[in-house]
Amino acid sequence: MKSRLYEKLIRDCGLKITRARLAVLAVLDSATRPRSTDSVHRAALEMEPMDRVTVYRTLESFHQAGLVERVRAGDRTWRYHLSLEPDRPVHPHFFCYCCGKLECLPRNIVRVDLERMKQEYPARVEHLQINLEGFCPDCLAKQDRTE
Amino acid sequence: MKSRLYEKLIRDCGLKITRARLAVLAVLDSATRPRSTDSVHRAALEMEPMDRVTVYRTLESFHQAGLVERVRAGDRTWRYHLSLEPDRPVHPHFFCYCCGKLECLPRNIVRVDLERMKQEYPARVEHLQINLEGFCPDCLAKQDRTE
DNA sequence: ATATAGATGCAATTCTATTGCATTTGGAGT
DNA sequence: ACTCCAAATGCAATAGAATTGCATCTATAT
Repeated sequence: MKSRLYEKLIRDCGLKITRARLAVLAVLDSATRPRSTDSVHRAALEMEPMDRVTVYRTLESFHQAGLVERVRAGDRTWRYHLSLEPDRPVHPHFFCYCCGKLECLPRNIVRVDLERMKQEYPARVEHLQINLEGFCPDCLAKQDRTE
Repeated sequence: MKSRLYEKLIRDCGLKITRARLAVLAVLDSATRPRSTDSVHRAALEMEPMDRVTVYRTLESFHQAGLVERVRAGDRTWRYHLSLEPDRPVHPHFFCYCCGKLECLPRNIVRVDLERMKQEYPARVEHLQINLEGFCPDCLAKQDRTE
């Protein structure tokens, strides 16, 4: 049971420790990829009854505090995942048109030249959203089989 | 008047030539950055009365046909711009949190290693969405002045 | 000139996300 | 352990973008 760790993470955000937040955090921690609000809600309900809006607000608070990363993928929804692991700060994602899945990609696939950026367009860059989109290996395989 | 060119472009998409489509295309052609559906609609109305839905469908058709690129930026809207110029196929964009503007960035700021991608995650990549987000030079300057 | 597949307008609907407000609760201070 | 209040929650309503259904109109192939 990692609830001690979760409590610490929530406290460090300056937020109160509630059962809803613990549940949401547990869901995010067990996820292998960014999850939509809806998907987090459904999973969290297994542990704790809570409103959809609470999930929205919880994820937003976590995001504000820097605890979770918020990703905009191919569809119209936000997805969230824990940004705990210091070894993968920003990394690209792959969105599958076929199954709607969003996968994390290794960091080294994309290189952003912030030095050149500063010269060409001197903005203050706060976030990177790098998405490759198309058909994931699983869906390609299924397609082959049915054709 | 470029309407001959526009007619050809529309015809090459396999679509019928209508006044609404010509107007939308003219708007896109005059734009220096990706524009939201709403913004395209407002501008196109100066030339030709048309429904909001027609703009949605027109842009969607153009996108399907590969005539325009569809970009998902920091907010919840789609933006479109002509992908005519062959010298800038895919390029990154910058979204300003402050003024909501979306700028095109030079291509060479980001390098995607598709070779490595193929090894690490053998998907079929159809599109790239690369957005840097933060505060644009204009808004930074304004902020300095008022502080 | 005519027929018809495709395009349009309008209303209704879907899908996410956000806001307002009354109620409940975590946890700091005693 | 008790009290209190800012913060968190639930529920209903609302916002905003995009999509769909359907009747009507029109570009264009013949």
